[in-house]
Amino acid sequence: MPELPEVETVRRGLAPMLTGRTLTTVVARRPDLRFPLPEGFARRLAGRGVLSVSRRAKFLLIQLEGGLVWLVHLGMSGRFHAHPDAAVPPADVHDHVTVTTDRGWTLVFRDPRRFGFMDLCAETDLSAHPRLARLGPEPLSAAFSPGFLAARLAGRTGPVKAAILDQATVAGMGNIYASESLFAAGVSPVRPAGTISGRRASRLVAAVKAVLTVAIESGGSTLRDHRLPSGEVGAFQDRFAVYGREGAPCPGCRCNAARSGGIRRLVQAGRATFYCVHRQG
DNA sequence: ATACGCCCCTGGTGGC
DNA sequence: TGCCACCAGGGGCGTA
Repeated sequence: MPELPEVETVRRGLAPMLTGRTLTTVVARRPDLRFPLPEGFARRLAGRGVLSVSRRAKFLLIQLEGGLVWLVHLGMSGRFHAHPDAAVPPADVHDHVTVTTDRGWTLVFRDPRRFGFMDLCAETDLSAHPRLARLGPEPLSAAFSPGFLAARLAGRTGPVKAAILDQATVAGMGNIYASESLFAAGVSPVRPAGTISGRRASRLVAAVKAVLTVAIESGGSTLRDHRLPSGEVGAFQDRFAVYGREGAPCPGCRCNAARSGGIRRLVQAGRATFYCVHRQG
């Protein structure tokens, strides 16, 4: 599910419920998600105040009093549901972690596929955390620039679609927005990554920023699992130009299947890619 | 370093 | 209705 826009949407939902609150009780219903929970997970969280809720790539970072950071990765199917304390439903079999706060909200982490994971890390060690240390720049920051992208891709022979999914290249990029960004930039997903430079790099960087920005404003994309903590769904799935639209006419050049055009699907590095063969030459 | 295939896990969908 | 193959937003790991 969650790529950068979905994680950012979740962050914005969680922040007002958690910031300035104390985590009164923490229950972990199983000792592991994708990886084992850290030693003393629930005990170390319980009783802590929350300073802020931030995001790095697809990670939620919940800063706590005492210099501790709670890292959450939603994997493919992870989500948080917020319930008023007086109306918490019985736990689903896939509700793995429940947190109550000192005022109002109970947050339930649900993740059927269990590709998500959590960890605890000292604030001072955060940048060296094994899952964070090798991430590239945030795509919505100035550090993600045409110059950075071109330098990062130089010499690489694999397809650019796979290269921009690399979290060291575009931190937080995921499979939906990779296809959408390449379409918006008019860049072929099969183009060797090392040939992205100059104006193409500028177009691709601008497209990534624009697509992610609109997706965040739309609340992300809900294909199946993504929900805001309030339970609302995202809306960006209604604005996909190419993702999941195999056979549909290209919204850019209007080419269609009857004229051997239209949106095509291919598989790169095991993931589906959608594109217009005409517009993305 | 890079590239690729396989794997983790559950559930929904569509074909027969 | 039942069964089954296939697919899904992520990413870690082992192998050339």
